[in-house]
Amino acid sequence: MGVNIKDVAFRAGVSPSTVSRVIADHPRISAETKERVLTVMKELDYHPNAIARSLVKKSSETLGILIPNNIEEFFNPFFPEVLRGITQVAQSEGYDLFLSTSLNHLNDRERTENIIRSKRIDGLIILTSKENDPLFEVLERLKFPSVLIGRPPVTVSSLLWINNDNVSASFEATQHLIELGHHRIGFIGGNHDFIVTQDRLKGYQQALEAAKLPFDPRLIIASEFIEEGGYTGMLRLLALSDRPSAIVASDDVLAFGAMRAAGEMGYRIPEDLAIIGFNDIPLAKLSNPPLTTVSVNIIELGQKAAEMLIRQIQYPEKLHQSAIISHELVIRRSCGAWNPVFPYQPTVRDR
Amino acid sequence: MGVNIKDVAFRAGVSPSTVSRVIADHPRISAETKERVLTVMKELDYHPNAIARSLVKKSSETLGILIPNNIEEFFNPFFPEVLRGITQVAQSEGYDLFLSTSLNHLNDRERTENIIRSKRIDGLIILTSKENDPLFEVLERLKFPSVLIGRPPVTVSSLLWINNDNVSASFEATQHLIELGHHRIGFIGGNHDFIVTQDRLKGYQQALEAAKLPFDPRLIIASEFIEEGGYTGMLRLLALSDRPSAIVASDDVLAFGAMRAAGEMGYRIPEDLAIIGFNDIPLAKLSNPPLTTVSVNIIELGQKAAEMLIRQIQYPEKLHQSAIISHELVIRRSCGAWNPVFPYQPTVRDR
DNA sequence: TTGTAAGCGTTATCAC
DNA sequence: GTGATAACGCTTACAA
Repeated sequence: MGVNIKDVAFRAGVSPSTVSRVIADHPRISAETKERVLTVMKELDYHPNAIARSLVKKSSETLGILIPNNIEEFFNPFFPEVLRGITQVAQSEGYDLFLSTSLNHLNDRERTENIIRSKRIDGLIILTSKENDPLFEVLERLKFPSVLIGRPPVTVSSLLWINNDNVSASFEATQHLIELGHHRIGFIGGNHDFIVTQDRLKGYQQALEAAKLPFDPRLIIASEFIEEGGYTGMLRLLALSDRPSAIVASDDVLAFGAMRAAGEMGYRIPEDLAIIGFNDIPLAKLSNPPLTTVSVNIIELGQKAAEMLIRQIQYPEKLHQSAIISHELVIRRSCGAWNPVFPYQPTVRDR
Repeated sequence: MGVNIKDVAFRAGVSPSTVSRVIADHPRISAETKERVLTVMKELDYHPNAIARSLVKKSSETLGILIPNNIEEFFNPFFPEVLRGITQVAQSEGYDLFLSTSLNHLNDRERTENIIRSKRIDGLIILTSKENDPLFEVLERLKFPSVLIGRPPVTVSSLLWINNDNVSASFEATQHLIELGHHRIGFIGGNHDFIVTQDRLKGYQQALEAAKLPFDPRLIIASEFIEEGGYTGMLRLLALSDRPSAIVASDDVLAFGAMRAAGEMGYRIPEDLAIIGFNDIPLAKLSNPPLTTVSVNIIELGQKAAEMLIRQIQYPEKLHQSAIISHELVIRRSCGAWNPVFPYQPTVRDR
């Protein structure tokens, strides 16, 4: 146990630097020494200490992900999917992943600063974008390689991001409902601090405007990004004397909550109530009825984020481009637009 | 940028050791020096270098998870759920998570040895148990803190594990189908190298025996642990001249594949074909029809694994107990036992 | 092509 | 209580 580079060097009759060079596959090293050192490494069952290496190289070949303090937020099915995309790229590019879960006694700003300065990671992927998040100040100040999944607040300029065009996406979703004949449409969104909520609400409003439909603030619900939030939000909307006939939910999980509430209150979907979601998580196609939703291509979001981060780590001096991932309306059954002869031509028709 | 412990020491007019003691909250340190050092740390915006600390302390407060080489295996919904349990406990106990994805050019044995010897993690959680997996030899030899989720092969004695009683679980699942009147029951399992497949197959066989039903090897399908495997497996079973009337699928994802195949071939579930799954992933309650399955309490599995691992890291000399997590039959609609007056009394009745 | 030696940023041991 | 000093295991000038 605990065989180190010196042991190998000694046994092979060379210096530690030579062993180091063999490990690094240094070009100027004689074939025979290389051979000999490799043999000894096998013999002694030597494995390099990555920590020691990181200390001197100041890099760890590891991408960091900050698990939000509110941990359940991380288990919206959106995140496992993003993680999947990140993992695929990380694996193929030779990077490991570090999930920072500890330090949860600190706030997000401090946690970010800590994880960055701890030197355990070479870059950071930020999973959510909140208005006035002090975390952005840290990232801009430290100039640490990072990619935000989502849109940064307008005050933040220098941060690389990968996002969807959520305003358009929500515009299209709302328009879909309008074209199906709805003119009283509710909006169930996450916390308004989330940029994604703001953008999707904006698209909703723009679609109403474009159709010259009135905007009624009583139809707007801001809840938490969990199924329960969609549930109670839906209850409130159904309790209105003039209830909406259709719902834009800014997240599939909220949509499921809304569907559950509607079901329990005796409404049929889509006959009595149309519901459209966002993200197209794997569950969406399997729910009953299958959920019409806007796919944001989650896995691609994760893949691209990892790619951009790795490029940034490898070529820090280059100018890197933020990017928009496309979205598509996925028409299933929860809005009643599944009639094959229905005139509206969906982007994607599924199941 | 890059302020280190020496900078702090200098500015505070003390030695690096003193600063180190302040960081470690060492008892024998005067209140005033402590105060002064803390102030300077804030002033200089000092954050400790975790890598350097790990190097000397030989520990990293990090739990490792080896992402399987076959990465899609990791995205069976079982794993995100396990990860969720692990994350919860890791967070509350102050451990971070390291997902080893790189090194995928190596085999699992080498990857395991590498990650352990790299010193980046204090303990390892193994997500799957395969017969004759050379990984176990490594773990036993290195005596590295680790917990296996699943049952180790009988040849492996010294490894801590957390598991379900899969034989009983499968016995009960099969028995449920038998009690519903089925006597020709197919089994769609994962690769037979997986211990979990072996155990669940065994429970299935025992239930047939107990009911004096014949065992027909043509009714046994071994596929990959992916939806597609369940799909093709089901097609093969349906093509039999004497097709089964019910299916035990050793994984919910396989069950979904089977359901899809059955649906496409024109069979109704549960009227024409009963299907029972395993794990109770979140999707199971939402499928159409909702899937009857055996809950293995995935999150608890992950939580307990993390707890056991952390205990083992903290008290390596103690004797640690492996454990069994309970399971429950969750009766939904895919087996036709949803009639409230049906005599069979399910463990859990859901939706 | 190989070796020597300094240093990465900490903590631990042992003085005082 | 506090400070030197020596590790920890590796990489990398610089020398040879």
